[in-house]
Amino acid sequence: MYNIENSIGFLLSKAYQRAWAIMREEIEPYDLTPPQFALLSFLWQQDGMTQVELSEKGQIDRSTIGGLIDRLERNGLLERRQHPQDRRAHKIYLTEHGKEMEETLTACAGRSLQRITAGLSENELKELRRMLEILRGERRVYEIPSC
Amino acid sequence: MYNIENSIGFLLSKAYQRAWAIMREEIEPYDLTPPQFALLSFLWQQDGMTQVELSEKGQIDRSTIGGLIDRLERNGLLERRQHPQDRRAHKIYLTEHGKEMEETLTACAGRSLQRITAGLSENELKELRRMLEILRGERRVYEIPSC
DNA sequence: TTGACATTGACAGCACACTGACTATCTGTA
DNA sequence: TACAGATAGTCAGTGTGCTGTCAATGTCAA
Repeated sequence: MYNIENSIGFLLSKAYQRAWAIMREEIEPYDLTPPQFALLSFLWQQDGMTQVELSEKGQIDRSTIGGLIDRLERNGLLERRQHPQDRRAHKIYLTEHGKEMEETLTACAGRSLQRITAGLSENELKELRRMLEILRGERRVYEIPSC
Repeated sequence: MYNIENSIGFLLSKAYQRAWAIMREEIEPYDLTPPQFALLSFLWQQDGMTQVELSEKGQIDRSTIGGLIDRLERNGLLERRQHPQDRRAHKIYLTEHGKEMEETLTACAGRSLQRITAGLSENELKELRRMLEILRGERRVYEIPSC
């Protein structure tokens, strides 16, 4: 008989939901959600990407990115600027406030990780990362554009 | 520097998205989504639960269950019946069609599992299940009601 | 130069997950 | 018995993620 409780998809969804909820608790005071945090963290690594570039780097759908940017822009963490060469595109830049939040939010992420993975050893965590990377599958590699 | 790519939450979300998409592909011909399949599979195990019982068994929010049941009812896979003792509650029953689909959909789930975990050995898969159970955290155990 | 095709971002529509509020009903206790 | 508090289910609102469509713009070959 089929047992959904053993299904990898089911377990992934429950583990993901718990991770999401814990992260959400940690960053709630700053009015952010986990996907918003993830988008910010890509910008801390490299500022000024277009929406399509962010979409590829973060493996997030183009239309989802649009909404995330809307909300982060409304909260004053980033801004859309016209692309100097391509009038179709926007470049997304952190505001001063967005840059300042890096340290605080990174600390929140650290606490979340601690709480989520409290039941796993350092080695198990490494193993888990490796296996999740495999499940994640091949992904497009983002190249920093030359322009 | 903080690297989101190593974050367990981020990896979980991407692995989950891929698993969801693959499962979705397999069951698309039957007009179902992965959460709908999960709900059905709980009913194959035990028919006639209330929405709250399904919610606890599946770790799905009460209000989310409502929508899932709406859609499955609309597609003729299950039906709400009045609870004989409790006029607030509904008991959820599979229709004949819902029962008939078990074999077909279980086969889809098998193919999905194959595709999702193609890069992992049997042992790794076991290890992954164990670790995801730990991440999932404590969960309320569902007791079959005596009534 | 023009016309075909691709790309970017906006938008609408759907599923789903959560919160919090609400109604109807049940239950335990005074 | 009456009432306070608990419980079942719904609804509205928000956020996320997908598909599909559209207008504006860019690119390239004829």
